[in-house]
Amino acid sequence: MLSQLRDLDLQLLRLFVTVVESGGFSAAQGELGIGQSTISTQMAKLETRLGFRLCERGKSGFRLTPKGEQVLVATRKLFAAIETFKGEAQGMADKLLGELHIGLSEALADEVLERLGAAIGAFRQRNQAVQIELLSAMPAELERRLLQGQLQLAIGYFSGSQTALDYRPLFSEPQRLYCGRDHALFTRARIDPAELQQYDGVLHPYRFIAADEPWQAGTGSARSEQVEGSLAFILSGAHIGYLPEHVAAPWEARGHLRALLPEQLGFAVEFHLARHRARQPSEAQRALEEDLLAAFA
Amino acid sequence: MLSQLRDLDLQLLRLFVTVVESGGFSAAQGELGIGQSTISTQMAKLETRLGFRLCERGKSGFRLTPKGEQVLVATRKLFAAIETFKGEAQGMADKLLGELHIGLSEALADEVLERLGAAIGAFRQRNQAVQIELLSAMPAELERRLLQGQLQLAIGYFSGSQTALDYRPLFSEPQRLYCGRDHALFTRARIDPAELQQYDGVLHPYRFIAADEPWQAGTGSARSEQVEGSLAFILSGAHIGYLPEHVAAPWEARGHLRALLPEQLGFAVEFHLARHRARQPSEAQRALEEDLLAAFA
DNA sequence: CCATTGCTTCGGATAAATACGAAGTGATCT
DNA sequence: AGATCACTTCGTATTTATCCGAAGCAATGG
Repeated sequence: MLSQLRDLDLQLLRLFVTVVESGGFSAAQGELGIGQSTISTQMAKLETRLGFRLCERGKSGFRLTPKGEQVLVATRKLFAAIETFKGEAQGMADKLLGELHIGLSEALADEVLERLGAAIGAFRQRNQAVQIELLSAMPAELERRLLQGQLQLAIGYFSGSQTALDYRPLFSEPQRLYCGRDHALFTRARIDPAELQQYDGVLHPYRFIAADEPWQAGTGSARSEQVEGSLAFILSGAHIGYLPEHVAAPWEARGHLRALLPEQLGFAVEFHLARHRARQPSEAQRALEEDLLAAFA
Repeated sequence: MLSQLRDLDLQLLRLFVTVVESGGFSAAQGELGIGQSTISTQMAKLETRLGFRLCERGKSGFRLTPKGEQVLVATRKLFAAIETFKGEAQGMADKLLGELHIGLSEALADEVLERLGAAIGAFRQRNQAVQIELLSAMPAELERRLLQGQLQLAIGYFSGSQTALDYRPLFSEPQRLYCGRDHALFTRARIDPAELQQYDGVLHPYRFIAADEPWQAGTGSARSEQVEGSLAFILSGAHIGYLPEHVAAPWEARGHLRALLPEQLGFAVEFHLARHRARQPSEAQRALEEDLLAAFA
């Protein structure tokens, strides 16, 4: 009568159900694959735990006691709950979960955004329920957040100097040197590269690795980290400077900008997918990385 | 990756929850009363079964993986279902269940019905959910149904000859010999017992054990198994016969019946609570028997 | 750099569950 | 009466679960 029910031996309950469905102990031994004496012992054990008899048996036939019927119902309900749990756990096994925080450089080309969109679309096709958050910021800020773990991934142009971060190339963005409509060089037929040195350029302290640029701005009376700032300086006619081709293109078409010796002075900025090297990525992150690399391949 | 989840070891899940609530493996060892190496092994086992990692741990701290959180929620749900089951089983342990079919003799005295009502009332106070069914029938019918198991209990006057049945005395019903208003004996001052032999009586083949009756009806031109029939015969003035005192009383008060030598010719019929001797009673039946015996004590 | 912490892994001891089969019981059928 | 069936009980063997402690490993903090 103690009826501890302490650990609720599921195996005993399963045995009980099978016995009921088979309609007797000896009838169940085939189904269960164990001898009838074992079944008898197990049933007795279950009944002791519960504190009451579950079924009457003997030559006079097998039938459940009223409590046995109740227990059968309750057991089936319990098994349903267990199946639910198993289903949830099973479905979880290959499902991507969690949150992904992704940083982006500013002023991305339309085509880049399209590819990014394609990657996210592919990712959403997966079996997942991931919270994705996008954030635009300057390269240094992106790297800082990657290192702090506030971001899992970032797309942009990076110094490459952070050894704690891992960079994989995604695409390259062509850059050209531009002058504005009101600039002295705008109408010049032939331009001598050496002569450019005398003009005032736009500095972008962190934006790119300046060393890559074929033309190095001499003076530093204009500085802007953002593309928009550089554009404004150049449009003013007082400065020349580098802009992404896709940013300058519409202004160039309307006759506000002119590219200076694009063949010689143009260069490309490599955009990378950056992540923390040590922090090992979640499955979701790995999957999204895969989708991103595929979209930009 | 097999993630069998075959037997869904509840102990592992319980351990997992405790570990989460404690916030780490070593923190949980006090709560669980086992060493941390065991906890580590068990957690690894659970993760293997599920097929994915539940938490990140190490000096860098303890935290659940996204899946771990989901599993935690699912586990709590499962535990709630288990608690429900245990509650149901526990509540069932001392609860009376099943059906009780009870047979009653006809024409029971009001006071008997009252006591029967009291017994049922007492029974309903118990922790029970029993379906009770009452059936009125003739004694032989009651015995037959008891033997067949259609009835668990019966209250009535019985032959006592059925050795398979067990009879316990409940109360006795006084019986008297009556004649009707139109009968020759109705106005007779002194009645000689010997003289009664000449009158026509009412036979009741099965109703009582006729041998108990002080006066034995001679002829057999009137027969009735039921009390109502006997009453009708006697009221006719053509027959004399035995009736339960409580049945005759209102008629006697109105001057329609007269009891003949009640002191000499009256007798008592013992009413019993009968049940099947071999078939061992349910708890509910035993409880109701107890309440019945108490009500008639 | 070393000490500490939190976990993992390994080997081995102990306890518990699980099983079988033989013997026994009691009801039922022939 | 005897055979049979369905289950119980008992003794025992074997597998399995559970646990500990020692050793190892990686990360953290002085």
